[in-house]
Amino acid sequence: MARRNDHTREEIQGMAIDATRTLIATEGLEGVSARKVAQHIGYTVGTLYQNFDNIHELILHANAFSLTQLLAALEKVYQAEPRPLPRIISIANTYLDFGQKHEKQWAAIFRHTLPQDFVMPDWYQARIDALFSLIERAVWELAPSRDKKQIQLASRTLWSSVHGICILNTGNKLYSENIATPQTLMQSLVTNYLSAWIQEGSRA
Amino acid sequence: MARRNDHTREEIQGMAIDATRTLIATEGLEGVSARKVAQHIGYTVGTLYQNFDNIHELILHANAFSLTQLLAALEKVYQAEPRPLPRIISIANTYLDFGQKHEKQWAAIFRHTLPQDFVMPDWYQARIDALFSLIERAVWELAPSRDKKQIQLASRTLWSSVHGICILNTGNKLYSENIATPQTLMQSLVTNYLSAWIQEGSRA
DNA sequence: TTGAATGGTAAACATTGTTCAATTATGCTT
DNA sequence: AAGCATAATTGAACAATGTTTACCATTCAA
Repeated sequence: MARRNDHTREEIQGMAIDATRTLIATEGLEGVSARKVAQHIGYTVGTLYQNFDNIHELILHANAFSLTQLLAALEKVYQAEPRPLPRIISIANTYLDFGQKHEKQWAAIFRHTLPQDFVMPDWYQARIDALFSLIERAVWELAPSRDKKQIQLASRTLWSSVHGICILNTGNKLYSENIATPQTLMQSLVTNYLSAWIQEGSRA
Repeated sequence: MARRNDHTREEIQGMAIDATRTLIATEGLEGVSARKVAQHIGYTVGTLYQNFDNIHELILHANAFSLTQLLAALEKVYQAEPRPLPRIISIANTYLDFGQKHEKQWAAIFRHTLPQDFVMPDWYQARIDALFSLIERAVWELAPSRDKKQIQLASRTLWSSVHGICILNTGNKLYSENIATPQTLMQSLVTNYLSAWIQEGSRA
């Protein structure tokens, strides 16, 4: 049995988050339970509940970790590709790849529903914001003359759509006879949407 | 207590599905439990489990009902609007509306995850297929000269994107300062994507 | 060394899905 | 009409979930 001061509060929290991440990666979100996490780190549920208010907080931390990884991957391709349009396409494909390669983690992020009263913590919302802000930057690079409102509208539209393709791709195989790969859909979406959007701008 | 032959098997099943629907509509997916449904229809859990293999089947039936309602609404605007492009826009907006007006039901459909081993029943998959087929028809009307592969690609891309906007709209308020309404995003997506897609076709 | 504060545990509660032996009502047969 | 087989219904039980809390044990300060 673990004894007092074997680990600091912070260490226990870190271990618990790690354990949650492994559980998600191996068994999926449904495989996460307070007792399993506790057992994983050599403590009891009680101890877990002294470090986290509830299980949602724990899952949120694990998901935030995944979001950080995703964000890092996106930032990387942002840096690697200077040309505005190919850059956006790369980012979209990386987003898609991440969902495919880390299917369980992806599902955990977007299928996890928190209870009514639960308020999403700032540090979590911050990752989501960072994500959208990255896209906004990339779209701005593509059309720096457009005003902020238009950039925001286009990036939110585009990213909701990209996200939609990723969602329908993972889990439910909506592409029954794999006539078209999700990459093809992604290509079609980004190039078509953006080319028309740019034309719309040059017309004004 | 309910006695034998008060209701036929079919009646009990119908009542149970109705009860599930009400529970979803009022308390959301998380508000559904076998015992609650049973109590609602004046029977016991045991009886429920003689009419349904498990709770997922029950939820699936309730969701199928919602999908049928959605499909009916979409078919209606399909009939009402003969012009191909406005028709697609109408359908997309109706899709969005449905998600907004029946938020709980919508969430129940798209957030409900069934266990690994569970195979999606045919009668359920059929509704999804009907949905995609409706869009394919509408896209075909817009560009009847394009070949089947291209129609399929475009409709799946478009509808995944439409779906993405709906998803990010419900629940998590990703449009923090409501700078743009989801309707605006929808408009931007459909018109831009389709106008470029049509141009791409006329070039070939 | 003693006592207060805190780390940790184990047991308990309520609520889930699910199963099943026992009971009870029904309809058929004699 | 009586009895019996069949099928419907119950209610209790199981395991697993999240969450709380009374209690025990360890550490550190006085």
